[in-house]
Amino acid sequence: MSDHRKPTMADVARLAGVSPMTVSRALKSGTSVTEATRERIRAAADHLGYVVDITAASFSSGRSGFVAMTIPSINNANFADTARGLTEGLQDSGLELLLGYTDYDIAEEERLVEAFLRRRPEAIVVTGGAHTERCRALLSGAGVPVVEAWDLPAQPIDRVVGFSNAEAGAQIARHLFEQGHHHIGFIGGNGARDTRGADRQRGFLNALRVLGLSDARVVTDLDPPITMREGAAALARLLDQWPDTTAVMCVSDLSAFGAMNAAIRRGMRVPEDLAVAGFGAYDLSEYALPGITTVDAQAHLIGVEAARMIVDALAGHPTHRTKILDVELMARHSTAARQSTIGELQ
Amino acid sequence: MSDHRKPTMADVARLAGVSPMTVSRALKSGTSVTEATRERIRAAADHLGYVVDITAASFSSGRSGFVAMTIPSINNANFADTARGLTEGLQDSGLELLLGYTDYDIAEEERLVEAFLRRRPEAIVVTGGAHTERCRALLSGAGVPVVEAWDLPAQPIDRVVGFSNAEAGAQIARHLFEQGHHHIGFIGGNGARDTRGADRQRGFLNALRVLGLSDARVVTDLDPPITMREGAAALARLLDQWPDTTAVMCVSDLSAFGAMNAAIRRGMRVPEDLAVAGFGAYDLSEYALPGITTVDAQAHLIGVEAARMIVDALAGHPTHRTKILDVELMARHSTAARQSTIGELQ
DNA sequence: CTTGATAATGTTACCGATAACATATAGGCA
DNA sequence: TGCCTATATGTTATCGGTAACATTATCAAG
Repeated sequence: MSDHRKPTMADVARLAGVSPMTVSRALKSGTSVTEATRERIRAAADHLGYVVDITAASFSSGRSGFVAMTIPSINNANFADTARGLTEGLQDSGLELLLGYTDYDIAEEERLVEAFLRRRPEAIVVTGGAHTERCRALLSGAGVPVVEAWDLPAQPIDRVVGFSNAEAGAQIARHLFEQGHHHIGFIGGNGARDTRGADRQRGFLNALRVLGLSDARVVTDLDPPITMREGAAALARLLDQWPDTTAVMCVSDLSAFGAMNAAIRRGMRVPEDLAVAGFGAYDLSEYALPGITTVDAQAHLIGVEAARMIVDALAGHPTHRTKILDVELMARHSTAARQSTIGELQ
Repeated sequence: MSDHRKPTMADVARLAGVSPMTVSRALKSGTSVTEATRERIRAAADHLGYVVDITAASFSSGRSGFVAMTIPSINNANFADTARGLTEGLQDSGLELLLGYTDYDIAEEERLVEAFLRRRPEAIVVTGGAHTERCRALLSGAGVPVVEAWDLPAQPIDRVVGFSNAEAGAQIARHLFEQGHHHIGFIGGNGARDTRGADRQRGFLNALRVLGLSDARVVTDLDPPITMREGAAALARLLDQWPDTTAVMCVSDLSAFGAMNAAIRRGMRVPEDLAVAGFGAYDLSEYALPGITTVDAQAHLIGVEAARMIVDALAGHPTHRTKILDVELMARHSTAARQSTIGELQ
């Protein structure tokens, strides 16, 4: 609606009767400009409807002002929590978060990382520790802090904030065993795509073996994301193949919910006829009926810690390069033993 | 790891024995460069580990290459679907999507829009039609296409892709009435923050009045996002105040799920003692037990249509400025009449 | 063998802010 | 008062691409 050309800093400077440089300083904090001048410049900028052109600013300063993050899925409460934690942790530094999702595909992750790099982010957070060779090279050569989150890669690229997915799986396995189960299954996805899920599966099956149980009851040929639909379908196949199964761990709470309700629709009682456990501590696991036993991976904290690491690294402070978080088993009614002592958990 | 300075286009040009301009052309498609030259330049770029600096490119060309979108919540299947549809629709044009979330707060939306504007997006999509005065001004003066989504604002800023939230509410009201209910409640949130939810409520209560029913049974003093926890808490308050309520609409499927399970925990049967309906056609509504009656707002299509509008607008094609989508009632078992004819829906 | 049209490449100027350095002004203290 | 330091402001050069225009190479047709 203004004449045609967007106002520039020079326009504001002219109107306020100062040099463009003073305008530049006035519009950012922590710089020495008289309050009166700053006020006058602000008024001039408002009058002209001027907003700084970050494109030009970051070109000139060499700093883009944002952090890039890849997540497997945009619609996942866990990854959303991590993104939120990261956003919050970066806020004070004036860094913004640029999100991209890979759809659980490391080739897509490579594409995304390359696109991010073109924009010269000040740091990069990737979910997971599995990458294409070229993606590893891109990240290594990026020249900015790189954080791998949600995982404990054997060969970290740079920095890591994660937890042991294998241990999370093992905790569930031991819990189910303690509840008296000996015929225990696992429902998950194509491990090549969801490596964190595959790690949970590995830890789970390992623990079963250690306990002397069979680790054969596995349905894992579905493509991530493994959600309610997949959980329901997989449960049917699990029970068809191993009808005497009494307990099952699912790779996520969503699939656990799908599996649980599929079991109930088949006329089974949960937990009496089938115990069900998930992963991720979604709201759903708390409000489902019965409540679903799960593992809390502290998704939000992962984001906060990643932010802390990035801010410290950019400030040049020495930091630890790896932060390992604990996971916490949350036992709920879906895995209560027959003579339950935790019935009140519902 | 390279000596110190990032390679520039000039470095690539020197190595390939051409001018920088030819490098620029070679690295983007749809430009006239001999295949041999392009190959040579690509090789030189790879050799140097060169990636185009989009910061510089967009500064120079004046085109940032991305579209900005605000959504109320990052972890919401509906908005995620819209974002996905938008991403897909923009892909062919090489436009990327920059997402920001407002936490259902129009002051935060204003902050976000201002931050976006600094980055000179080529188009802006905002969720909803309620904005601060200043935000309206910023959007109007942005000089780029603006799409308001998920709503039908009385005074659109520019373009609109939405549906009638009021009509969605009314459809649920009529459906519950047809199922034989006369004591019908509504559970929602603080309308000042979630105006789309408020519109659904308005349409719902209006329809009740038209049907000659009381529109007093309302619990709506919670802050968005209204999720399972809030749904459960609100149901308790609803039943405490109006114990003879036989049906309730919730502002979203999540809150409907929370309310439904809270009712079941109280010993009620759904749908026999209480019918429950939601909104949004989440997976959850399909896989819950019983399945939850809901309204499909075609979230993904909203994104696709917004993308189409933006692409057309940027290409200078004449377009309609408003696209109104239909909503579809999905009746499930949670609202089945006692002598149900749709019992098979489960 | 020209000529003319088209494709391929080169030249020049510039986008809008900021870093780095230079200078002016204000205020404290001997 | 005069000097010195700290704070406020101005000047100049520059970041790395691309638009717009200019030029050269290529090739088919007459």
